Amino acid sequence: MSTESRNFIEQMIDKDLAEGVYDRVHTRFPPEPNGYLHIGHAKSIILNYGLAKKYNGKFNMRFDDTNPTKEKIEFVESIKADIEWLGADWEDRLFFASDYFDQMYEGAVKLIKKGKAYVSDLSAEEIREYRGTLTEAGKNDPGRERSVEENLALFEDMKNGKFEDGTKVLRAKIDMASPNMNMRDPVIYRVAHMTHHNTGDKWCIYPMYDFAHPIEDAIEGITNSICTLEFEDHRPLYDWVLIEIGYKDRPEQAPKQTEFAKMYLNNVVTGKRYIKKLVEDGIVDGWDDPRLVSIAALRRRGFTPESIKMFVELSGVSKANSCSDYAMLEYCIREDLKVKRPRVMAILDPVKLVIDNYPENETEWLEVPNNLENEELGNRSVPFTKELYIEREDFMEEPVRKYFRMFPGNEVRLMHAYFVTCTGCEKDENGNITVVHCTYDPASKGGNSPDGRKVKGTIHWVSATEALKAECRLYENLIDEEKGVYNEDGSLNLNPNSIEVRTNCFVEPGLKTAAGFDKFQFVRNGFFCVDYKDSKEGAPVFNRIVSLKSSFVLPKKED
RNA sequence: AGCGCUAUCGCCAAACGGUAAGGCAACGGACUCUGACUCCGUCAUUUCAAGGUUCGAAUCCUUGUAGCGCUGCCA
Repeated sequence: MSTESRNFIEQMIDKDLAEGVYDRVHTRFPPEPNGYLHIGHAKSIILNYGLAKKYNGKFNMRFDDTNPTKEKIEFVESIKADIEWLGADWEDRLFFASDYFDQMYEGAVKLIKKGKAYVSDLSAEEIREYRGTLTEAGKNDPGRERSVEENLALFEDMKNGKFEDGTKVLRAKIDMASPNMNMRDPVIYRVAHMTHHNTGDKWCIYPMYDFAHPIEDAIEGITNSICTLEFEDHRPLYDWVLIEIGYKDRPEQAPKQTEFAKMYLNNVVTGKRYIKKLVEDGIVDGWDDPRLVSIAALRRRGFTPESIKMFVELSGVSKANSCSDYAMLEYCIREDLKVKRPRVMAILDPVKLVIDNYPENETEWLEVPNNLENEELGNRSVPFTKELYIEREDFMEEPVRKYFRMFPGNEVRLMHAYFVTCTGCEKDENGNITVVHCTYDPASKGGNSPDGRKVKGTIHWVSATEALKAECRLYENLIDEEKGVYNEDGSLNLNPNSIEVRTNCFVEPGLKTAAGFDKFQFVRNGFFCVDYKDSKEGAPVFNRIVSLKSSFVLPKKED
């Protein structure tokens, strides 16, 4: 990655800093606690946190909890855990928008006193009608002409619970004819008699996002309020609120809103409503199903925080709507794990290999290196026996050109074990290969022959008598990027082969106990991963499972 | 339709008026205790289109075209 090139936000900050627009960088990540975090949030977190680090500034964590009808305290903890796992450190700056309700209320009063806000009696439907359309101007709310005194009294009555939900709102007085719908006297406070997870029953009026967010940023001293593209049209309102309340004088001052394009992935369901429906319809296990891209799903699948960070950085930041390839995400996890984690053996499509000249009933525990590229990872013991399992694709009775794995007469290396020479195979009545036979060279123990003899192929294996039998789930991506998740008539339009269960897979027995692993999975292009939930290190890996899109292996219950 | 944003290789993405970076993917070849990894090589005479300005344009202007967003008392 080119280190010189800076994204448009960094360029803007460089310029602002040089011109003295602000003299420090302070960012924030402000999720609403109404769901689980996904790869898109990771982009925002990494962007915001990364900017703070890069400019030696600060990064705040803030829950944007201004709408108690949608938020749940449960999500607060899961979101915090995901962000910590990703490695973004908010230090002691964990905030809640609801902590600022008093200041927001004062801000609203100030607006009323300036004649810049008024109480409306219109119903939600009427407000919609009065707003006009994209091409026609709206018309003024009758409440628009109320006196400051009357508005003040009414707003206080709103606060004191004298009105039912939906009967009164506070609107900013801007311009009902603005071509920007957001400026057509936006509602800034609504009545909602509801218990808030943080403030309890203290309030029965709650500020709207467009009013609350700029105030939150200003209170916390945020310099750069970074959000996604759909808020572009809200920026004039963001600045209006800050200027009218007196937090700044001109739009170009901090806090300053900047928008970037969301993260999308080709062939992956990213829409929250779709995921919700997929979970409800039982198509996926839940919000952490490995075919999804929630932070929890990625973690379960063996992705590391570093790999996600690498992916976000490789993907870049711009204002152009785009869709990254899943292949890039996979590249990042392979890149991160390949020298960092042990490489272990597993057989997903087994065929028995019998070493005819190896003693019966003997088990040799071979010391094998965990990772040839990383000595610090040490060794592990793997049982070697007369009967093994090898991958079905590693044997061909009649080899094609340039095939250099097992075929009659050919010598190959059983990885980290012995040289073996294939002597033939057995087949059932249908012609399917059931057993492959070979002889081994006792002098080649460890995987090298003392006479310097070379072999062209090396294959992985697992003891047929000692291995742990596992169930393997192979996952494909869920959707066809052209067709979408659901058809127009509401019927599902997913890849029907998105999951394949294999019950006849084998893994090294040591994996069962090592580090408490209890689930095994494979990541495309080569890497075998083990899910141990909250790991930041990532899982052991296995290469040369090239043909698998991705998979997930669970040991049989009986084992 | 009104406003706003965007358009550079299959996918991301640099380039900020000086003659199209880089990554992923793909494809050749070398190497290899996994055909992986690594390494070496190939991969946009052209930047949505058409005009214009300029010695010089992906960059500036004009006019189109396409995509995305906006008419919640959601964020």
